[in-house]
Amino acid sequence: MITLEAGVSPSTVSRILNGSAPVSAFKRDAVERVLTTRQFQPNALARGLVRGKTLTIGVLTQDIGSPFYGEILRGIEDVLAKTDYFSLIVSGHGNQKDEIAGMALLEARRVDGVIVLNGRLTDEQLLAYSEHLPVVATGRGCTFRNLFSLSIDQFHGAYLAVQHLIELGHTRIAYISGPEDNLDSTQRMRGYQKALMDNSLMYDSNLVVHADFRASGGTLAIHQLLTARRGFTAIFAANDQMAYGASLALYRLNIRVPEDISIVGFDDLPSSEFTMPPLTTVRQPVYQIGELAGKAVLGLIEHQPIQVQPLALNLIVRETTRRIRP
Amino acid sequence: MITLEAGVSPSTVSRILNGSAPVSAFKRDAVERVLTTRQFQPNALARGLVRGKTLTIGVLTQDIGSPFYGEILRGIEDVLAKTDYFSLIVSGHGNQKDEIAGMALLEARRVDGVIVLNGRLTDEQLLAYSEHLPVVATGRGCTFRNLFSLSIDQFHGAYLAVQHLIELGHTRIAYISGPEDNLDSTQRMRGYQKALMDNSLMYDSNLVVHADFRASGGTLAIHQLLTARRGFTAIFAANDQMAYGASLALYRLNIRVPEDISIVGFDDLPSSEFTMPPLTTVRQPVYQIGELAGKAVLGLIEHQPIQVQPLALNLIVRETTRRIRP
DNA sequence: CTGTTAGCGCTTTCAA
DNA sequence: TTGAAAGCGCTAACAG
Repeated sequence: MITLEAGVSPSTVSRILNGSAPVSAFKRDAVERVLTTRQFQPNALARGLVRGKTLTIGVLTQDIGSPFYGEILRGIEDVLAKTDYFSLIVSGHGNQKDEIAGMALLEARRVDGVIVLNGRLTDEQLLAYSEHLPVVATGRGCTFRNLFSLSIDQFHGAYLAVQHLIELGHTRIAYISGPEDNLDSTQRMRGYQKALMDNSLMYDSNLVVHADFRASGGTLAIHQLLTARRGFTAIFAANDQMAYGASLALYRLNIRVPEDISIVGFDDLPSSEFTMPPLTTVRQPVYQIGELAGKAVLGLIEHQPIQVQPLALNLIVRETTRRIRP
Repeated sequence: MITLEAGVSPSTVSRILNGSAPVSAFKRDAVERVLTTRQFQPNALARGLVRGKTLTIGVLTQDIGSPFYGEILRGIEDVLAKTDYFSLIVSGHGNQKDEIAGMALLEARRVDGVIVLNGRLTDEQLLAYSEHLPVVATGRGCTFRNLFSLSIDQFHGAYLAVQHLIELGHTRIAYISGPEDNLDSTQRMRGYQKALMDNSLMYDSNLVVHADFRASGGTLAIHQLLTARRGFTAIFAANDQMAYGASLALYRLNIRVPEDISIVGFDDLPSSEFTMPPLTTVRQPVYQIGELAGKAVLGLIEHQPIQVQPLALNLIVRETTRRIRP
């Protein structure tokens, strides 16, 4: 159509579109005129088919509306925006079945690489995918050839949080954990235990409650903890959202934070700066994780070495923790 | 490859893949065996190219990490998940340039339809897109042939919020607005003004501050409002996030909510149930908007009538508003 | 510098 | 019930 109207061959149009070979100014002008008047958009499907490359990076996230994954996606997007690549996001909904379906969808669309954000696929499954597709995964440590993993020391983050509470004089510290099969959550649990141990404090399993990483789970957890009637003066929540829910439950019971009970969260969601009082928490460099993951797939795709910048967790002390009353 | 290994023609494989024509049990078995062992994923690009249909719905959102748009996306996703369609999300970042680029990308990928979530494209631009592509848009009222708009009466929502404050005895009510060029925000402004008027209260432009829909904007707004030294006992914020920021600013200044000042937000983000105290706000049926938008594109694509279910805004009274002290 | 040709992986006639 | 052939829109190799 374009070719007819401009009186040139398809290859000439292609050459102009891609700048792949010199074209005379005359023909170029003619073609470009038609191109703009017709608002021509080259068919990405046809391109992908012939080039064997779609300039698309698949992203398997867990929850499309989550503030946590949202920030990672933003990091990925910003990195890709500087290139010709583009991200195709599918959600695994935190269950393996959907994750496998999502991966199938990405493969069917012939993405050039995949970023897998945490999730429940096994390392072996990931390795299998990486046989024919560059894969970058967060939250694990199984780098291998075409599979790049980037993990952050969750253990250490938890250790920092609990150490902080202990330094404030707390000795009875409850832990609101995530799902039992969640890797991040169990690593944080170990950090919690280690910090207690290093300070010669007893680990008491009655002070540990498993919840679901959501605010409502935090609320529930408080009720469980309270009915168990084990005294505690501080709470370490495995993520900020559960800390929110826990705070609300305490507020309802007229227990004040931080006067009566201190709380530390994990993640440092953007909103944690604006809770009341602002939440003391462990900051995950979420956006940077996204950026790094983005750069890593590109590196894998283009067979370039991947710059491994260390990602660290930091304790952000705000106003939900305070020295225990004498 | 599959064809060779199973000793059949490509058309036979295609027929099995699509169930488009009967195939003998014998060949079917042979092919299916190869299909599974090879973990064959039909190339979606090639399919799309030949069929002229990609089973993909483009979604132009504004902000990939936002809790508000995230909920809409979830609604869309859930509707599409029941069909063969799949959503391709691009972000417009709240500026027209990126939105146009995003639309171009979606067109290049030959999506079968587009959902445009608010944004800054003009109605005319949308209409132009709809010439060759089914378009569903939220937050406007310009339905026309291949363009379906769904809007919610923001005016009414604001009216409810302000009426509520007035009923509690407030007469000096500040409004923290969104950007001046934002349609939702200006409609809410009109609802605010109307409610004042209907109750014979003066509209005072000094009580109106424009911010950016983000928490930090709410914080800033409070400072502006306070330095202007116009007394007020209640605040209506054009969205929840600004209400969060405003609350924090007040807390810092030792002004208590709701004892000293009442606050009403807008949107009812999932987290608003867990703020402290829980936020009184106007609930937008965000998830339903997503669902409806999803159903609407499918309707447009398949030339089926679109079920228009009315979407209403509700005032959710929680704990940031109370009767003014005598 | 430019046009012709072949082919990416699939579906869809058309014959058989 | 099946295969051969054409073609979706593009790019890349090859001639010229």
